[in-house]
Amino acid sequence: MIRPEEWQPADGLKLETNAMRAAIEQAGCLALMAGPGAGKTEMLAQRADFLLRTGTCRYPRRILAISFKVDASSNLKERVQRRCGKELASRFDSHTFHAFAKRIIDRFRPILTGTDALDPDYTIGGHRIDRKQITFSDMVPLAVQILENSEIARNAIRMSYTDVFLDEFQDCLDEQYKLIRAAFLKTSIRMVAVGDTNQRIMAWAGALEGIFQSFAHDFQATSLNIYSNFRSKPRIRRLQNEMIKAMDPKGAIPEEELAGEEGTLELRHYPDCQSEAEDLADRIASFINEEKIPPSEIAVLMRQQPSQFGAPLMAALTKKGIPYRNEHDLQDITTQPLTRLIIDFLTVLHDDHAPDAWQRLMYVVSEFSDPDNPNDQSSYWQRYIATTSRTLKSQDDYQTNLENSRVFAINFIERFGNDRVRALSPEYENANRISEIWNYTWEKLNELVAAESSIEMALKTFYNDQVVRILTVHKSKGLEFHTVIFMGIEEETFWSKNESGSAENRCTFFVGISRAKERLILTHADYRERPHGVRMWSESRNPQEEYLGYTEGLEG
DNA sequence: TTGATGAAGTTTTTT
DNA sequence: ACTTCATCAA
Repeated sequence: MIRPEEWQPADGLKLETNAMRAAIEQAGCLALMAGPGAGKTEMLAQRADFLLRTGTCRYPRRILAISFKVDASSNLKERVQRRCGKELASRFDSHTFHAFAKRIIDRFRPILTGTDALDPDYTIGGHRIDRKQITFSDMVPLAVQILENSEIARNAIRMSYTDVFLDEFQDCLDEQYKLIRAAFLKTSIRMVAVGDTNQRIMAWAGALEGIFQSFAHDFQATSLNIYSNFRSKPRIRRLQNEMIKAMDPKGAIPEEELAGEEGTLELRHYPDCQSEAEDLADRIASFINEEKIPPSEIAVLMRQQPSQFGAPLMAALTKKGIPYRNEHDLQDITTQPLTRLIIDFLTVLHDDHAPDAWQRLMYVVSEFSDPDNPNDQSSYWQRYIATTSRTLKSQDDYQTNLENSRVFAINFIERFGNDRVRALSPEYENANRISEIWNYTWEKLNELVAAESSIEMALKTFYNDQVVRILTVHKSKGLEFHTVIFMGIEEETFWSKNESGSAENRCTFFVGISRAKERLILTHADYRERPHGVRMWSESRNPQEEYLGYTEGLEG
């Protein structure tokens, strides 16, 4: 334990003045505005280190961090563990809004009465069933209701935490803010909200306007700004800065601070989407093969519908054998413990040299093994796998016919036992969820087997993230890449119905261009294929002229 | 059957 | 801005 005055940022990192100030604030609430690449996650991790290491968050009380997405929430948890170690980080709870709401519902469920009453084994599904099932959109309002009606519930939450972190706060929805208020308003809990109003791209889904001002008012928070950007090279930053001038003039940075010729910025114009696709595929191939950029550091962004707007590019990439992933096709089950168990089991059956899969599999199998049961020791499981593998390989079509493997996987899971499957994750209390994940896993395997030459190859690519990522701008929020190709920036793809829609479009464009670290390529085409044939789009309209007009060094 | 007209959707996360 | 779907009139 050290005194607050003695604290220095963990791992020898330096924080700029306002980030440092935010990290060591002990008195009140903060609203921290920080642009792209300012190191918001790092600041929060350092603050967690400060609070825990100095005892400002006094044992046994904890820190709560609330994010929107699972991966954002686990990234933050991971970063905190890296900065202050697992021991202290065990008092850092990182949840999504939904996970936080579900914990409140599960803990104080009896408080819900009348039409909202729920059975203990309630499930979450596509529609509401009285007492039995709620939907995702019911979760936050039900938690709000519990907190508003029960002092016991409110106090239990408030006693647990000294500090609360709110990430990507500019996209906080109405209901979510109600939950924050119901839980923490008029308490001594220190709240820190972090975000960037220039990246507010969820207003159409109900993200509140002026949320930072409301927060600053409701929680009497001090407002701070961070202006640095450690992500993008100067050429790309100058484009971002030009947009900031239009969106929020006070946030713009003097030009002399953005001098330098590092980074690449290109605007490319094509007659049609076919030549666009061919050229981009060529260039992506050369980034990967000649420049040795890892495929996962290259992203193709578009405003909407990657499976439609990205179709010609994906076809061209396939033709060149460049691995890619359309993030919109994918049900993300790769982190599911049940999925990992199945994939690891099949991997050791098909591949004799898969030490990682073998180790993970043995770990899971032995974790809850019964020491008194001779059929439940690692030696038993090793023999079982060896025998199963031999039997599988004695079948002629085992390399391509997934059905054989499926039969053995079912047998394995039966031996492994339902209880142990259920123990793999809290979600698996719900039997429907288990069969849902089981089905998704086989669906995805089937797809991969169809695309690859063998089951062994399909298993190898199951977790493969060494791929070019194709995604919407919305999905890219919070991510960064060496090379970003922002495809199809024609005015026609940035439709909007009203004035606030165009403001949000500007934010969407800003999020897109601020994902790039080293190279940003913007493309537009005169003709773009749509489902019902080729359509001509006006050549007279200049893409996003408003922002690009100034950029002298643009080619193409 | 065809064309004309108008409304709704497009961008997302979540145990 | 453009697609898709429903509805109605010819």
